[in-house]
Amino acid sequence: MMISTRGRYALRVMIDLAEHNDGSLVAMREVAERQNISLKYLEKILPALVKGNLIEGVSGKGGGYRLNRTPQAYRVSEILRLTEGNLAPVACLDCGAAPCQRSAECRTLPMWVELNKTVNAFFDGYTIADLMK
Amino acid sequence: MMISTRGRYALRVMIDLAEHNDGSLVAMREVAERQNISLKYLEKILPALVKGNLIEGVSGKGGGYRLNRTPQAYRVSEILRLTEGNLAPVACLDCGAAPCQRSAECRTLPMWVELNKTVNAFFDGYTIADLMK
DNA sequence: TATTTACCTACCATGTCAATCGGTTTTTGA
DNA sequence: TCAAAAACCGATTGACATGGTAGGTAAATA
Repeated sequence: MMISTRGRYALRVMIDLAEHNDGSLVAMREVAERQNISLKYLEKILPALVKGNLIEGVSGKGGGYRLNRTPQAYRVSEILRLTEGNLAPVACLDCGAAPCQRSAECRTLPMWVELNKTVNAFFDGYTIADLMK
Repeated sequence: MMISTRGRYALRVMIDLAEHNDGSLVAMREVAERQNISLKYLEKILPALVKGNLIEGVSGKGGGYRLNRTPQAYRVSEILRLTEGNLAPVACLDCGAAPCQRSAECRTLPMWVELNKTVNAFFDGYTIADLMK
């Protein structure tokens, strides 16, 4: 599996926030209920989005979350990269991991590189606005 | 990660067999040494390729493996599907798994379907012959 | 008949995923 | 001012996949 629930849930939260994007704050409890996702699990996913400056989180009574940009300004690729950590289809391309010894003579590496480009381009082509009804 | 070592090793074995494809049988011990892969681990991967009629396995002294077709006639997609089981990028598309309740109203499903098509088309476009030097 | 090879089954160690539990801090509004 | 609501934080857990090892059996040939 390529995309885990972390990334998929993050996308659904962003879409939900976009569909209730009237400037007010949206409590995560509401989103969790609407999307039928455990609130506690969502709380583990959201900090990545706040840290990445995608959304703003306001603590305290009456608080909640709010988009920082218009829905058109969020690329799916950015959201997935923040929450999934890495979209590389094979370990060979995972920056940070030990580079493969055989890379120089590897017959398949060029194909993986090409696939990586294809997938990233694919997700670059979608914005949150595209995913809204 | 999308493609595990199972699929990547299977591809490397197929390429190795193609590069030593003179009609004779190739012992898996040789391939394991050349590719620097544990023989025992390879033995776990190969039955799927035999069962899928991609290669022929001959037991006994002097035995080994041999391609059933020309390298041009093997699509990468076929090899990966046999060894990885499923190339679906998200659980929602995994045939056999319980279908998602929200699929009718899901905002993201069309994107996953499109991605799945893109990836499959990508791997359809490569053959073993393309990957040989 | 001994050797070589494919073939088969069980096991294990590690890591990730998905989720839960139990809290603490911040802020507001009653 | 104080209690409620919300974001924030960390430890733990069960299930599962991955990558690999170990120890065989069956078949075929030199």
